[in-house]
Amino acid sequence: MRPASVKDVADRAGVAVGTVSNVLNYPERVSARTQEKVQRAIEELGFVRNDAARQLRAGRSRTIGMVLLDAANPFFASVARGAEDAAAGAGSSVVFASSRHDARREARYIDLFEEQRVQGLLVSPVGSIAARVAELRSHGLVVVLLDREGDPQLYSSVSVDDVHGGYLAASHLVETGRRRIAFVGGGRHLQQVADRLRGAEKAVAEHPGVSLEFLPTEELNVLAGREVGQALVQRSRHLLPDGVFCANDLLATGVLQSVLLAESLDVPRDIGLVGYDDIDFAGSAIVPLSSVRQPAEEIGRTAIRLLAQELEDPGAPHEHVVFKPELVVRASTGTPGARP
Amino acid sequence: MRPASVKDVADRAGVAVGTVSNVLNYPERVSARTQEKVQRAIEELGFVRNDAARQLRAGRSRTIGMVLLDAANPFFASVARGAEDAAAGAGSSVVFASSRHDARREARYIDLFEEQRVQGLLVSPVGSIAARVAELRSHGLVVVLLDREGDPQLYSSVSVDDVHGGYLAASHLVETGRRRIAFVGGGRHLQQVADRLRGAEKAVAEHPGVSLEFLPTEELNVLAGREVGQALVQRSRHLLPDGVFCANDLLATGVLQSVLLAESLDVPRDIGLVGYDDIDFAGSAIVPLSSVRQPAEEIGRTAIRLLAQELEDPGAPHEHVVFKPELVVRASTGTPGARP
DNA sequence: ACCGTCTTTTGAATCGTTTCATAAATACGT
DNA sequence: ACGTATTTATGAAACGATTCAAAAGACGGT
Repeated sequence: MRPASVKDVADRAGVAVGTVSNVLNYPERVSARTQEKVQRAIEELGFVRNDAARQLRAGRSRTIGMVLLDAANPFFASVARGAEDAAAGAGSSVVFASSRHDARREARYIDLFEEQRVQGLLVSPVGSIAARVAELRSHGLVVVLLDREGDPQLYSSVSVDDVHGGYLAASHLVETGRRRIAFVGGGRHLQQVADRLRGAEKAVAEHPGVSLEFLPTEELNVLAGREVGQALVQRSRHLLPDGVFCANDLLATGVLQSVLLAESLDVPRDIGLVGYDDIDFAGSAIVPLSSVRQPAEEIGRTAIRLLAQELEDPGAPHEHVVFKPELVVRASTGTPGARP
Repeated sequence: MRPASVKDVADRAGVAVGTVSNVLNYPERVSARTQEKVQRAIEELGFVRNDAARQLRAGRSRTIGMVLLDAANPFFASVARGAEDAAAGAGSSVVFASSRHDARREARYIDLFEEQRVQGLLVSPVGSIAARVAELRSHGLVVVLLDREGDPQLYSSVSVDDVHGGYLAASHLVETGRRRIAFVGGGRHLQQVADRLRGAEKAVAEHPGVSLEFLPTEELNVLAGREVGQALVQRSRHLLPDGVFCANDLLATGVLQSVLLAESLDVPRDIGLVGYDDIDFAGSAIVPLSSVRQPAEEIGRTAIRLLAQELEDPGAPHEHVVFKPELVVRASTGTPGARP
């Protein structure tokens, strides 16, 4: 049975379709008596507005689309929560999709959201999507990039200084006496990874005698970290890094698990470990993780704010908000100078 | 500038609108020459289909809506991932929204999805939404409930035997010598909480001399666990529980943090701790957490399968899949008999 | 009863896509 | 060259909500 339409409601209430629409959208224009009749008809028929029809007429939807890198990473869950709260305050809804670091999945969801004519799009992009964003913009869609700074001509963005974050992490490892640093993270094509690595390289360059090694992974989750960790612990002692910096806390958690499983090795004694994001679990890891904190919820809230600004005044110049990350020191790196 | 429509494409390509539509939907019906003309026009104009119009015509969208209890809980992220994979295999997209254990937010998102005429709805409900589901069903919307068994007349569901899970957890605590058990979890109005508690009660009842105490929390996250933990450690020793079972791993993680911060207390020596869900972080907690494992991704996949089944054959009887949870023993409960 | 003002209601037109009956074009057999 | 079969292309109608100019109704004043 086809769902009821305004026409059905109008017939049953004995009024015109325009009146039903007015009851729904401008009740103050309709007499109390008529409103009541219409309301009753709506309830009797179980009428639910058809959003597709509304949207078609309005030319635009009331939802905001958000494409996240990885919904399974609590960091992004926090960003999403911040965005959701801010949007709810402004009367919009946010729907999410997770690209899982896969450019094709990302493209699919961006297409989907564009076809849905969402109000705007928040994207934490997998690779370079400058071209795609330019296209979206030329179609009139407002896009805010998350966790990625870029062409100020094209879009607004909210990001965190990843180079600085990488620098903080690696510097800290060096300062706690580490000399052979390893950076664990997905490929260099991921900008977050590339930037954090760049920051680490910079820190290492400032200290002669300190080496930096890059250990790429397929994915950026706990399992991938565990695999890297297993490979590490099988190395002969003189090839083993004494400091490991992971591109996120999931990887760090996995590395930690593997290293501790190797009975002869200890964190922070033999390996100092730093993660990234400072998710809730970092502080309660088997050895509490030092980590680089990003203001996740604030990133989400800010992104919605920038989006709202651009929707209101499409001509306004794009804004780029860059947050500073912050190093949180915990047991996984020991205390400076505490090593022999 | 208004986005290009099929009409615009048709004009530019010098064909009829129906032909453009055919190029998009039934290319085999269109000659190669015409296809080429149309494709060129599409590219030149940057034409993107308007999903609202398609949907309006089709009467139904191509996406599946999913309302989760808490996107920040890695367990639900895994369920979502399973669902997404299964749906992608069937050519549908899944969009998510997080109710965060708030019935009003849940209602808002369900309304939104209903107005969007989604293909179907997956919901892990906050409270009892039997009435709302009945209404949705009567409007012809297919609903599958997650993590909740219920009226077999109304809907299909995928759940895990939470009573059994609670029983497993509490039994294990008792078997490792605990006598004063505390159950930590949000209010009894949350069915998962109520069921797990019921299972625990059953286990305790089988062992005379063992007591069970219920410690409700506002939320079900790490912070809430930390707060309960802080309250616990301030108790005088004879009122302190020696076994704590948490309704999920987030709570358990928080409790663990607080207990370990109290220098005089140790897990598992003074308190045995069991969580629920066995998220990736449970195994790498400061003291690896014993936990009750649920097959998260499989729950998501199964839900999509049931949904697809019902869409295909609306008359088919509703199916209720119930998975069995599984206890994973780790250090946080020590080994049986290892205590004085 | 009539006029002017203000409130309420009406319903055709519109948004962009798909469908489908019909028309046009093309190919094929004799 | 002609008729028939087959392949392509056409364009009006439909989906359901909103808009808005115009009509209808209500009311007070004379």
